Amino acid sequence: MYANVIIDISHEKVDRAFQYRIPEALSGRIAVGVQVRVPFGAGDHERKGYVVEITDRAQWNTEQIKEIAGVVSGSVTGQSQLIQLAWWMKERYGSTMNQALKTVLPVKQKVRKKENRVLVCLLPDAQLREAVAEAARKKYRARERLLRAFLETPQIPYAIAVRQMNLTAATLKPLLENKTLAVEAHTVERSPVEALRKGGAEPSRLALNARQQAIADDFAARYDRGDRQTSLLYGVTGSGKTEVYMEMIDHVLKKGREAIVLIPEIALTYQTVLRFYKRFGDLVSVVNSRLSAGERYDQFERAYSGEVRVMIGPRSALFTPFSNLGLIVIDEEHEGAYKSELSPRYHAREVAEQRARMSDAALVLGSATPSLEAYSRALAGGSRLYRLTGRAKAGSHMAEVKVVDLREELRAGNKSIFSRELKAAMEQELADGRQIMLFLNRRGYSNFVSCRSCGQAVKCPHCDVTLTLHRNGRLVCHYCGYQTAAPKSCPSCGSPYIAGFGTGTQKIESMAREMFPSARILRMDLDTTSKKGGHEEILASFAEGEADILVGTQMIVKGHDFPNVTLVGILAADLSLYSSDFRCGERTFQLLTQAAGRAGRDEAPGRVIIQTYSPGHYAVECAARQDYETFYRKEMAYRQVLRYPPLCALLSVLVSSRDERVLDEAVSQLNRWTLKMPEAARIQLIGPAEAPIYKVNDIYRKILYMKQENYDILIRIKNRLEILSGQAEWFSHVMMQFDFA
DNA sequence: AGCACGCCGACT
DNA sequence: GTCGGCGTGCTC
Repeated sequence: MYANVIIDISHEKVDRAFQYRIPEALSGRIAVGVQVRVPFGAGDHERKGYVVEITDRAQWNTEQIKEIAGVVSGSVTGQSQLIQLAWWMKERYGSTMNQALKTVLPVKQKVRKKENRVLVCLLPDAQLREAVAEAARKKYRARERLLRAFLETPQIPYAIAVRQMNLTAATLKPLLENKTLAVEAHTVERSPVEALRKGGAEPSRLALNARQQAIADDFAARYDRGDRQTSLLYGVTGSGKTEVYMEMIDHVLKKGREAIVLIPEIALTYQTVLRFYKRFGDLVSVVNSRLSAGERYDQFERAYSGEVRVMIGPRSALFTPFSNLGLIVIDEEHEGAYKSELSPRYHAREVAEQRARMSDAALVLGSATPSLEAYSRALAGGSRLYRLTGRAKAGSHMAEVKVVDLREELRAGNKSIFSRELKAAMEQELADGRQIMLFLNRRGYSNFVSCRSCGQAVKCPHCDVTLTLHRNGRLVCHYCGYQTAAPKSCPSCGSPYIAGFGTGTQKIESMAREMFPSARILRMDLDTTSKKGGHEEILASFAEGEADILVGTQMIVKGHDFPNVTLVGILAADLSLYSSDFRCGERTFQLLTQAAGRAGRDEAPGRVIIQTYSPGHYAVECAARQDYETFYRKEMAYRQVLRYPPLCALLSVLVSSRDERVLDEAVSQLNRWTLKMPEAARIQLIGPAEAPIYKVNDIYRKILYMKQENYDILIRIKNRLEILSGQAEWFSHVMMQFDFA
């Protein structure tokens, strides 16, 4: 018997199967998906590889076929379906097979026997609360603070909370010595769910309202008659989508099948997961990026063995090796985090669809602000649309949203970052002892130039995207390469008040300090959260009321609820509105809608103030009115006119080389090749343009864009370009990366 | 990607 | 006369 093996080297030249003989001694342990050690190359150096096929046919001179040296211990066997999925991803997204396999097959890492840190509390609530409060008063700051935040939430078994805090027995030692807290520390392997059971909580089911039940019933009926059309669950924040998912999952589990629930990383809070634990008990497992590769592997192994039947996690959870997968749920389907930034640059929505097809599983997408892709498809009948309009929780009301025109502020002589209205509102909330969130939806490094009088951002004359201000003072279009010198006055109204827009959270923080010297201010952005645990620490401290104002980027919008926050200020809605990306309107709408949903979660009425230079922009207007439908119509019209997704497929080809000359030659060669293809007349070829960051690590990068209604045509072009460039010798100095938008 | 084979300059 | 530069080519 022979095994076809993909060697663990990510390079096109060796990205194909090599055949090896299966030695008698290993015959029982070799299966598709197994990781093996094989001698490779002239030196017969041992390398790892994946078995992708087993055959009795030698496809090579038998004299030259070497033997498999061994099996990498503990590699998951029998994952032919995931290998197929990897193959599909390689074809679809243009990566090497090895990269695709690495994404799909988790490899067992050294399993360090790590203390699981489960602590079971034996004291009544009030005493524990007091004990932890005592600890917080002393020196054990961050973790206790967070633990207290958990304790404020009724019904959370403390064992779970403590585990989440990653508290060790040592951390709680003073409490133990104090005898204010009795805990039982386990160092044995124990899942949080076991702890949940020890904590005395039984799996329970929340009653659904009529609308939720109707959706779940319809889904179940469709499922039972084999209807596997994708479902889109469109429901506003707080409308109870999770309960519906759980009902659907329950149905599928009862059929003897398994379920995967995808959640964007930022939304993967313990509360969310706990709801699933409470419903399904120890059938549930969670993977997240904080798990080490070894831990993740363990979770997958438990799934493979059938011990776990519901897997929750970010996009990588999609590759849970279930053998009888019946349902995939993608929550917050519109989130950008579902698109991988690494090769293969897959979109979880698409891969989920493919995996569901392969397993005859159902796919359910859920969002309060569905992506245009998902919604347009539902409207066209390509998927089943379920609406959940009302809030599930009685008495909770939407915040009052106010849009402030910053151009008028300037006219009134206010050049500060805070409008008069926002400033007044802040003063009032601070006086009332309430909390404030200031949100700056700054994105990436790209800078644009806008007019402070008329609000117009300087746009490319050919592409209807905002030009990006480069360090050399020139404005560049990242879509077509158009360049111009930065103007001294506004091209639309002639005002001299035109400037690059680069306000950061730091600046906001210092200005807020200046304006409200006595307010306690916290800042949360990439700089302050980069150190481990920084994220949780800041949120916990804010939840604790240790600050009055929280200044931050997108990351403060998602995640925890802060009942004491009654004012949310969005400082410059334009910052994400005019980035050079055709999806910026959509992203702005989603962000503003979400930010607006932050204020007034409790009985106190919430206020949202959106500051903008473009109060008339439909993304801002619609978000203020919480009007998705209108936004959808207008945004679709824009995409229609400019032939952007979802009305057109868009393929970008990033070409890079250390040698600028070679790069130019490569890019024009790709252009020529494409134009010679029979499909050339049917595609729109844009560029080449310099990449948003032209030079990275001394490597120059250029981009080509191709638009075409039909995805498959672009994939065909991509495949042919891969072949052609693989044949040309000099192309080995050029790197190419394909990305479908 | 590695690693071997291979054909030209400065060293004991 | 030999050590070593990294150019080219192969890996079941």
